Amino acid sequence: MTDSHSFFLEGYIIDNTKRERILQSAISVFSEQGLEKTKVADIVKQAGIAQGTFYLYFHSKYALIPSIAEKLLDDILNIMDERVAAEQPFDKKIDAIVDATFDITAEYKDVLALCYSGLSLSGALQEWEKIYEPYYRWMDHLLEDAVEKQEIRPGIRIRITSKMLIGVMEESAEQVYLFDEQYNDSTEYREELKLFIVQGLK
Amino acid sequence: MTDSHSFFLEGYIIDNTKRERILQSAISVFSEQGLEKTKVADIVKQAGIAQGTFYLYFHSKYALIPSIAEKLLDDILNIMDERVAAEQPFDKKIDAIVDATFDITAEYKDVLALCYSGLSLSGALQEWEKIYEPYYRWMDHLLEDAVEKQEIRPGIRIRITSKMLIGVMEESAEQVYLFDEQYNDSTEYREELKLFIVQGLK
Amino acid sequence: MTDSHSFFLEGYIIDNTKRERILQSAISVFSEQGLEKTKVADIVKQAGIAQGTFYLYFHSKYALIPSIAEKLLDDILNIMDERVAAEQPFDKKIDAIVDATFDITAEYKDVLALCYSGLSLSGALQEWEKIYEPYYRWMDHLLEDAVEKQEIRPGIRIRITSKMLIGVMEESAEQVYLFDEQYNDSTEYREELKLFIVQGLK
Amino acid sequence: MTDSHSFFLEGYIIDNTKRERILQSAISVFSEQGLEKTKVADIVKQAGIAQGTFYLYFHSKYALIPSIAEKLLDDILNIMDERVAAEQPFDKKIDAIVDATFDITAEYKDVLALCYSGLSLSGALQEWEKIYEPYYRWMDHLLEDAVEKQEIRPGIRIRITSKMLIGVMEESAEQVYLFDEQYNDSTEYREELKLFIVQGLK
DNA sequence: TATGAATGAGCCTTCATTCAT
DNA sequence: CATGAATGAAGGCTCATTCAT
Repeated sequence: MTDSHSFFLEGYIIDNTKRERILQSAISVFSEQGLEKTKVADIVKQAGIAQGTFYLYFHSKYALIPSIAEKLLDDILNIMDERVAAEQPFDKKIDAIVDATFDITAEYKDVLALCYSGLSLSGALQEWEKIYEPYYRWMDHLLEDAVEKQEIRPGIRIRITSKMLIGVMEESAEQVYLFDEQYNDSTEYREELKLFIVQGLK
Repeated sequence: MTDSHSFFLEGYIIDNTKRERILQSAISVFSEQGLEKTKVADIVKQAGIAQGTFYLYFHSKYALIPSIAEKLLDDILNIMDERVAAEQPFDKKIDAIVDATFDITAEYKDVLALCYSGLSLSGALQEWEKIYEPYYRWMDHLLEDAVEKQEIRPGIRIRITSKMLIGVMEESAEQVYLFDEQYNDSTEYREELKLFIVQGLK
Repeated sequence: MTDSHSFFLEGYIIDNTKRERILQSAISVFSEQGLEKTKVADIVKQAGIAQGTFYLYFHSKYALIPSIAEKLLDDILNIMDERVAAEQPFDKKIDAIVDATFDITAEYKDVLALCYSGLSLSGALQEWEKIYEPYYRWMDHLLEDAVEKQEIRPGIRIRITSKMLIGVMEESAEQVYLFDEQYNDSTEYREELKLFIVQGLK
Repeated sequence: MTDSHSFFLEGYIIDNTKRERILQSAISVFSEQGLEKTKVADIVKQAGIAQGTFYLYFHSKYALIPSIAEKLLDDILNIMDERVAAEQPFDKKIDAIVDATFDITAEYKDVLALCYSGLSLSGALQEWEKIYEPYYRWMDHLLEDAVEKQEIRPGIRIRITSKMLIGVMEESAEQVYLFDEQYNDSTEYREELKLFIVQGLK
């Protein structure tokens, strides 16, 4: 017994699957019902676990938000890396980034919204900045590269511009997918935005 | 009872003072405590009225939001009109608008935040668009005028650009005043943004 | 309407009946089920009020205890005053007090027990002393009077003895009514105690 | 598995150490936090064992109390035996017993309190009497001896008096160490009590 | 219109206990 | 014997809304 036990102890792993299941379930339920209206009971039901088990992994309902936000940002960065080839000229890159942002926003709009409101509810807006940091850095590199290649104006303040770009793009995509009732003009919006950005950085 | 009631009906005047007091109180309490944490009890206490009286003027806690939003937008438009002289060249106007946006955001940041989250909670994001309509229109005029005077590029899609501009400006100001812990770089942020916009519309 | 309203307003009284009903109900339910096992739901059900109403009068379940304790002590003092005539010789007074203590303990044993454990749970044992103060004072007077009449030894420390007397009497009565399974020897216990006290103070 | 088990069975020894560790831990945690607020989790953490292991030794949280009470009484009796020499005159013995009671109460006050409330919660107050039985008997002997030596009055009811004495002493000590905020008058209290007892038994 | 006491549904969290390993 | 993750029942408290006066 001791032997076989210690055998299992060697391979003993804290059940990350369960944590993942909770997270997935939370994203789905939050997206449907919103943050406040969601009961922990709903999350655990969908996750197929007991009420109490939830609190082994997250100490409260709101403690889910940062984890969800990190997951989200991870996805964003992966998609960006996939879609934006390093050898393209700057304006092609902007095209790709804007399109990616719109597509991501369309798909993740509920999660995005819940991250915003979730973090503002918990009062931890700086938390959000910390989570976004890798994305800012990614954009920094892209801009630095463009400055080097003289594709955009030289004196530009990198970090501020990174934030500004990410801001406009997300704002615009939200305009289209969250606020407007009709989605039809997404193409025009994208075009106008791409032009505006490329022009604005010259 | 009916008599005295009808008596008052003769001189019936909607008690704007009381409605106004509720609104003011709501803004102040919401700003401090956030939307969800604010109890109707808090609002009425500060307004100096009874719990039940609240429901004579607003049918629910969330019904306050649109009214608050309208009030906010009204203030914004007034400030813009004050600060942006019609005879200036376009880039001076942008300077003024950007500065105004930052200043307004600094002052109204809590109210802005609560309007966003409030309207998203009530699911009525289109409501928000309706309220912003006058602001969009105001910006439309400004852009049309600039196109006419050949201060910006001709083919520009007016409404999309209006939304985009308002979006970047508010986004950026929120970056500075809500997300960043240090406010010191507001000037640099403003400069970079002004340049970006003027350039982006050329 | 206004008239009739102001008429009622004149006679407007905060519903002390309801507070009393809650207290009565709490005593009865606590006595049956004990402090911890009692649900607020039980109390309000027996009181015939809504769950929320409870919290208009007491801010938590445990906030009931001091009020109950005060009520109890009030009863004790009234009974003592009733039963102990001022003109009796000291040993007759002790007889009366001992008997009263035993009778009261028999009747109120559950309430007594809940007050002890309730106040110790809330950590406010000094609170209990404050509530008992009038009883101590009552006993002080009795002893001072006896000293004056040379019925007990002169150098006695009044307050300490008051506490000691009340202590033994309550302890003994609890022995009989709470700890022992058979109540038959109550008489013998009383006799022994009376003798012990009278002798002890000589 | 079975093999290794039977292997251990050969040298099978009930792990008194672990049971003891649980008991020690329980006493310490109960004393700090009280009975209800103490979680089994707290006990096992301090005992350095797993949650489930607890239930191998005690079938519930409350099952700890009698064991703790027994331990306590054992200590009390040992101290009494140590301090009270058989050859002393009765009043010297009372002096020693009163002092011992006060000292024990000062040291064990939390444990005492938890035994009282613990046994009353479990409804098993008679249990407490059973545990106290050896103490009562010890006192019986002392009184019988004193009667024989004509140090106290002859007709005294032994058992009742034993209970009464133990009661007053513990009550008084608790008064001083649990209820009063200032401990300074312990000496006076002790003196008064000694006199009262010696006198009361004459 | 105004009041504010009363309502009661609703939900988060705790924690004693179990059981598969 | 030992483990500790998992369970899920249970309950205190909140607060938006109502309604009798």
